[in-house]
Amino acid sequence: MKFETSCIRAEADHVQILRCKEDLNAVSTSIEAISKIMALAGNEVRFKILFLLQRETELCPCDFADILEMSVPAISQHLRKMRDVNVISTRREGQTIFYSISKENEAFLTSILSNIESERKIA
Amino acid sequence: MKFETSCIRAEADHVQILRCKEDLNAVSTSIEAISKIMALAGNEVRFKILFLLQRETELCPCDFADILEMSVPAISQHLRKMRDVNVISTRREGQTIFYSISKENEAFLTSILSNIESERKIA
DNA sequence: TATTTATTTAAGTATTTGCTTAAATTATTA
DNA sequence: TAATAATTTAAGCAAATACTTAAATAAATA
Repeated sequence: MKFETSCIRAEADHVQILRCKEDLNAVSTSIEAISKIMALAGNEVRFKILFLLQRETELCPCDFADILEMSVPAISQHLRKMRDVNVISTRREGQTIFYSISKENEAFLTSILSNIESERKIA
Repeated sequence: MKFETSCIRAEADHVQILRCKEDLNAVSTSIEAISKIMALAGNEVRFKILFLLQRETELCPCDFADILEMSVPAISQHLRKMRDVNVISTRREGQTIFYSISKENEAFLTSILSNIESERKIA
Protein backbone atom coordinates (compact mmCIF):
# COMPACT_ATOMS: atom_id res chain seq x y z
CA MET A 1 0.00 0.00 0.00
CA LYS A 2 1.06 3.57 -0.58
CA PHE A 3 1.07 6.15 2.20
CA GLU A 4 1.29 9.68 1.13
CA THR A 5 -1.73 11.68 2.11
CA SER A 6 -5.11 10.13 2.72
CA CYS A 7 -7.15 13.25 2.24
CA ILE A 8 -6.64 15.97 -0.24
CA ARG A 9 -8.70 18.53 1.56
CA ALA A 10 -7.46 22.08 1.50
CA GLU A 11 -7.61 22.31 5.29
CA ALA A 12 -5.22 19.42 5.83
CA ASP A 13 -2.45 20.88 7.94
CA HIS A 14 0.72 19.27 6.67
CA VAL A 15 2.86 21.00 9.24
CA GLN A 16 0.67 19.54 11.95
CA ILE A 17 0.88 16.07 10.41
CA LEU A 18 4.66 16.24 10.34
CA ARG A 19 4.87 17.57 13.88
CA CYS A 20 2.65 14.72 15.10
CA LYS A 21 4.86 12.16 13.43
CA GLU A 22 7.92 13.64 15.09
CA ASP A 23 6.18 13.83 18.45
CA LEU A 24 5.27 10.17 18.22
CA ASN A 25 8.77 9.26 17.22
CA ALA A 26 10.19 10.96 20.26
CA VAL A 27 8.13 8.84 22.65
CA SER A 28 7.81 5.62 20.69
CA THR A 29 9.73 3.48 23.16
CA SER A 30 7.72 4.76 26.05
CA ILE A 31 4.42 4.37 24.20
CA GLU A 32 5.26 0.82 23.33
CA ALA A 33 6.13 -0.06 26.90
CA ILE A 34 3.10 1.58 28.46
CA SER A 35 0.58 0.24 25.96
CA LYS A 36 2.00 -3.21 26.65
CA ILE A 37 1.22 -2.81 30.35
CA MET A 38 -2.18 -1.37 29.50
CA ALA A 39 -2.95 -4.36 27.30
CA LEU A 40 -2.16 -6.64 30.22
CA ALA A 41 -4.27 -4.63 32.64
CA GLY A 42 -7.00 -4.43 30.03
CA ASN A 43 -7.97 -8.02 30.64
CA GLU A 44 -10.57 -8.16 33.37
CA VAL A 45 -9.08 -11.20 35.09
CA ARG A 46 -5.62 -9.65 35.18
CA PHE A 47 -7.00 -6.30 36.29
CA LYS A 48 -8.68 -8.05 39.19
CA ILE A 49 -5.42 -9.80 40.02
CA LEU A 50 -3.66 -6.44 40.17
CA PHE A 51 -6.45 -4.96 42.26
CA LEU A 52 -6.18 -7.87 44.70
CA LEU A 53 -2.40 -7.64 44.87
CA GLN A 54 -2.60 -3.98 45.71
CA ARG A 55 -4.98 -4.69 48.59
CA GLU A 56 -3.39 -7.86 49.90
CA THR A 57 0.27 -7.18 49.03
CA GLU A 58 0.88 -10.79 48.02
CA LEU A 59 -1.12 -13.86 47.04
CA CYS A 60 -0.39 -17.26 45.52
CA PRO A 61 -1.86 -18.84 42.36
CA CYS A 62 -4.32 -21.02 44.22
CA ASP A 63 -5.57 -18.02 46.21
CA PHE A 64 -6.43 -16.34 42.92
CA ALA A 65 -8.03 -19.52 41.65
CA ASP A 66 -10.28 -19.63 44.71
CA ILE A 67 -11.11 -15.93 44.73
CA LEU A 68 -11.77 -15.60 41.01
CA GLU A 69 -13.28 -19.07 40.69
CA MET A 70 -11.02 -20.07 37.85
CA SER A 71 -8.74 -23.01 37.16
CA VAL A 72 -5.20 -22.87 38.51
CA PRO A 73 -3.57 -23.23 35.05
CA ALA A 74 -5.66 -20.35 33.69
CA ILE A 75 -4.51 -18.17 36.58
CA SER A 76 -0.93 -19.31 36.22
CA GLN A 77 -0.88 -18.28 32.58
CA HIS A 78 -2.19 -14.81 33.39
CA LEU A 79 0.43 -14.43 36.11
CA ARG A 80 3.15 -15.51 33.74
CA LYS A 81 2.25 -12.84 31.21
CA MET A 82 2.48 -10.13 33.80
CA ARG A 83 5.64 -11.53 35.25
CA ASP A 84 7.28 -11.71 31.84
CA VAL A 85 7.14 -7.94 31.51
CA ASN A 86 7.99 -7.38 35.15
CA VAL A 87 4.60 -6.04 36.20
CA ILE A 88 4.57 -8.52 39.06
CA SER A 89 7.30 -10.42 40.92
CA THR A 90 7.55 -13.69 42.81
CA ARG A 91 8.87 -14.95 46.09
CA ARG A 92 9.07 -18.63 46.93
CA GLU A 93 8.17 -20.06 50.32
CA GLY A 94 8.34 -23.84 50.22
CA GLN A 95 6.14 -24.98 47.40
CA THR A 96 4.07 -21.85 47.52
CA ILE A 97 4.92 -18.98 45.22
CA PHE A 98 3.77 -15.54 46.28
CA TYR A 99 3.14 -12.90 43.69
CA SER A 100 3.27 -9.17 44.29
CA ILE A 101 3.32 -5.97 42.27
CA SER A 102 6.83 -5.08 41.15
CA LYS A 103 8.30 -1.96 42.71
CA GLU A 104 9.19 -0.77 39.24
CA ASN A 105 5.58 -0.40 38.15
CA GLU A 106 3.89 0.15 41.47
CA ALA A 107 3.35 3.88 41.12
CA PHE A 108 1.93 3.59 37.64
CA LEU A 109 -0.44 0.78 38.57
CA THR A 110 -1.51 2.50 41.77
CA SER A 111 -2.47 5.58 39.80
CA ILE A 112 -4.64 3.44 37.55
CA LEU A 113 -6.14 1.36 40.33
CA SER A 114 -6.98 4.51 42.27
CA ASN A 115 -9.72 5.15 39.72
CA ILE A 116 -11.61 2.11 40.94
CA GLU A 117 -14.70 2.60 43.03
CA SER A 118 -14.44 6.26 43.93
CA GLU A 119 -15.67 8.47 41.09
CA ARG A 120 -16.48 5.59 38.84
CA LYS A 121 -19.04 3.92 41.05
CA ILE A 122 -22.01 4.34 38.73
CA ALA A 123 -24.30 1.39 39.32
CA MET B 1 -15.89 -27.56 36.68
CA LYS B 2 -16.05 -27.44 40.46
CA PHE B 3 -14.75 -24.51 42.44
CA GLU B 4 -14.29 -25.05 46.08
CA THR B 5 -10.72 -24.66 47.15
CA SER B 6 -7.82 -25.15 44.82
CA CYS B 7 -5.19 -25.70 47.43
CA ILE B 8 -5.44 -27.67 50.60
CA ARG B 9 -2.48 -26.10 52.27
CA ALA B 10 -2.72 -25.43 55.95
CA GLU B 11 -1.72 -21.79 55.48
CA ALA B 12 -4.61 -21.00 53.14
CA ASP B 13 -6.38 -18.08 54.76
CA HIS B 14 -10.05 -18.67 54.18
CA VAL B 15 -11.06 -15.44 55.82
CA GLN B 16 -8.79 -13.58 53.44
CA ILE B 17 -10.22 -15.45 50.45
CA LEU B 18 -13.73 -14.53 51.45
CA ARG B 19 -12.82 -10.92 52.12
CA CYS B 20 -11.20 -10.67 48.69
CA LYS B 21 -14.31 -12.01 47.03
CA GLU B 22 -16.44 -9.45 48.82
CA ASP B 23 -14.01 -6.65 47.99
CA LEU B 24 -14.17 -7.56 44.34
CA ASN B 25 -17.90 -7.74 44.41
CA ALA B 26 -18.14 -4.25 45.79
CA VAL B 27 -16.24 -2.75 42.86
CA SER B 28 -17.19 -5.11 40.06
CA THR B 29 -19.03 -2.52 37.98
CA SER B 30 -16.17 -0.09 38.24
CA ILE B 31 -13.57 -2.77 37.48
CA GLU B 32 -15.48 -3.85 34.43
CA ALA B 33 -15.76 -0.30 33.11
CA ILE B 34 -12.13 0.61 33.70
CA SER B 35 -10.66 -2.59 32.35
CA LYS B 36 -12.72 -2.03 29.22
CA ILE B 37 -11.09 1.37 28.73
CA MET B 38 -7.71 -0.12 29.51
CA ALA B 39 -8.23 -2.81 26.90
CA LEU B 40 -8.91 -0.11 24.33
CA ALA B 41 -5.87 1.92 25.34
CA GLY B 42 -3.84 -1.28 25.43
CA ASN B 43 -3.73 -1.39 21.67
CA GLU B 44 -0.71 0.53 20.46
CA VAL B 45 -2.51 2.19 17.56
CA ARG B 46 -5.35 3.36 19.79
CA PHE B 47 -2.94 4.49 22.48
CA LYS B 48 -1.16 6.62 19.90
CA ILE B 49 -4.50 8.04 18.78
CA LEU B 50 -5.26 9.06 22.37
CA PHE B 51 -1.79 10.52 22.78
CA LEU B 52 -2.25 12.56 19.61
CA LEU B 53 -5.71 13.73 20.62
CA GLN B 54 -4.39 14.96 23.92
CA ARG B 55 -1.70 17.00 22.21
CA GLU B 56 -3.72 18.25 19.26
CA THR B 57 -7.17 18.46 20.85
CA GLU B 58 -8.91 17.20 17.74
CA LEU B 59 -8.02 15.36 14.53
CA CYS B 60 -9.93 13.66 11.71
CA PRO B 61 -9.64 10.06 10.46
CA CYS B 62 -7.48 10.93 7.51
CA ASP B 63 -5.10 12.89 9.74
CA PHE B 64 -4.58 9.73 11.76
CA ALA B 65 -4.16 7.70 8.61
CA ASP B 66 -1.41 10.04 7.45
CA ILE B 67 0.33 10.30 10.80
CA LEU B 68 0.21 6.60 11.66
CA GLU B 69 0.67 5.47 8.08
CA MET B 70 -2.33 3.21 8.14
CA SER B 71 -5.36 2.77 5.93
CA VAL B 72 -8.37 4.98 6.59
CA PRO B 73 -10.75 2.06 7.23
CA ALA B 74 -8.35 0.58 9.79
CA ILE B 75 -8.25 3.91 11.60
CA SER B 76 -11.98 4.34 11.33
CA GLN B 77 -12.58 1.01 13.00
CA HIS B 78 -10.29 1.89 15.90
CA LEU B 79 -12.05 5.21 16.32
CA ARG B 80 -15.41 3.51 16.33
CA LYS B 81 -14.44 1.20 19.16
CA MET B 82 -13.40 4.07 21.34
CA ARG B 83 -16.40 6.11 20.41
CA ASP B 84 -18.75 3.24 21.22
CA VAL B 85 -17.73 3.38 24.85
CA ASN B 86 -17.56 7.15 24.92
CA VAL B 87 -13.81 7.44 25.26
CA ILE B 88 -13.79 9.86 22.35
CA SER B 89 -16.42 12.12 20.78
CA THR B 90 -17.08 13.58 17.36
CA ARG B 91 -17.92 16.91 15.82
CA ARG B 92 -18.85 17.31 12.19
CA GLU B 93 -17.64 20.13 9.98
CA GLY B 94 -18.80 19.64 6.43
CA GLN B 95 -17.66 16.19 5.39
CA THR B 96 -14.87 16.16 7.90
CA ILE B 97 -15.44 14.53 11.27
CA PHE B 98 -13.24 15.70 14.11
CA TYR B 99 -12.52 13.37 16.99
CA SER B 100 -11.57 14.46 20.48
CA ILE B 101 -11.23 12.93 23.94
CA SER B 102 -14.55 12.88 25.76
CA LYS B 103 -14.80 15.16 28.77
CA GLU B 104 -16.09 12.22 30.77
CA ASN B 105 -12.85 10.28 30.51
CA GLU B 106 -10.39 13.09 30.05
CA ALA B 107 -9.00 13.07 33.59
CA PHE B 108 -8.51 9.34 33.65
CA LEU B 109 -6.79 9.27 30.27
CA THR B 110 -4.64 12.27 31.10
CA SER B 111 -3.38 10.52 34.21
CA ILE B 112 -2.36 7.54 32.11
CA LEU B 113 -0.89 9.56 29.27
CA SER B 114 1.13 11.60 31.73
CA ASN B 115 3.33 8.55 32.22
CA ILE B 116 4.57 8.84 28.68
CA GLU B 117 8.05 10.14 28.08
CA SER B 118 8.92 11.58 31.48
CA GLU B 119 10.04 8.82 33.84
CA ARG B 120 9.58 6.09 31.29
CA LYS B 121 12.01 7.42 28.73
CA ILE B 122 14.47 4.55 28.83
CA ALA B 123 15.96 4.25 25.36
C1' DT C 1 -27.81 16.80 -10.77
C1' DA C 2 -23.44 14.23 -11.45
C1' DT C 3 -18.92 13.90 -9.51
C1' DT C 4 -15.65 14.13 -6.08
C1' DT C 5 -14.30 13.71 -1.28
C1' DA C 6 -14.35 12.07 3.68
C1' DT C 7 -15.92 8.65 6.20
C1' DT C 8 -18.12 4.39 7.55
C1' DT C 9 -19.61 -0.28 7.05
C1' DA C 10 -19.24 -5.03 5.64
C1' DA C 11 -17.17 -9.36 4.44
C1' DG C 12 -13.14 -12.14 4.54
C1' DT C 13 -8.94 -13.75 6.75
C1' DA C 14 -4.66 -14.44 9.45
C1' DT C 15 -3.16 -13.79 14.07
C1' DT C 16 -3.73 -13.51 18.89
C1' DT C 17 -5.98 -14.58 23.09
C1' DG C 18 -7.74 -17.24 26.90
C1' DC C 19 -9.39 -21.05 28.20
C1' DT C 20 -9.29 -26.51 28.62
C1' DT C 21 -7.09 -30.98 29.84
C1' DA C 22 -3.00 -33.61 30.47
C1' DA C 23 1.68 -33.93 31.62
C1' DA C 24 5.92 -32.13 33.73
C1' DT C 25 8.47 -29.62 37.63
C1' DT C 26 9.65 -28.75 42.15
C1' DA C 27 9.31 -29.08 47.01
C1' DT C 28 7.40 -31.24 51.21
C1' DT C 29 6.38 -34.96 54.07
C1' DA C 30 5.15 -39.71 55.43
C1' DT D 1 12.54 -42.76 48.88
C1' DA D 2 7.65 -42.84 47.55
C1' DA D 3 3.60 -40.16 47.69
C1' DT D 4 1.44 -35.81 47.87
C1' DA D 5 0.95 -30.96 46.94
C1' DA D 6 1.65 -26.32 44.49
C1' DT D 7 2.77 -24.70 40.41
C1' DT D 8 4.06 -24.48 35.61
C1' DT D 9 4.16 -25.92 30.90
C1' DA D 10 2.30 -27.74 26.67
C1' DA D 11 -1.02 -28.89 23.16
C1' DG D 12 -5.46 -28.02 21.33
C1' DC D 13 -9.32 -25.22 20.25
C1' DA D 14 -13.07 -21.62 20.11
C1' DA D 15 -13.60 -16.81 20.22
C1' DA D 16 -11.89 -12.24 19.64
C1' DT D 17 -8.89 -8.94 17.21
C1' DA D 18 -7.02 -6.12 13.58
C1' DC D 19 -6.19 -5.77 9.35
C1' DT D 20 -7.53 -6.06 4.08
C1' DT D 21 -10.47 -4.79 -0.04
C1' DA D 22 -14.86 -3.50 -1.78
C1' DA D 23 -19.10 -1.24 -1.30
C1' DA D 24 -22.17 2.15 0.95
C1' DT D 25 -23.17 6.90 3.07
C1' DA D 26 -23.12 11.64 3.30
C1' DA D 27 -21.65 16.23 2.17
C1' DA D 28 -19.44 19.65 -1.09
C1' DT D 29 -18.87 21.37 -5.51
C1' DA D 30 -18.70 21.74 -10.62
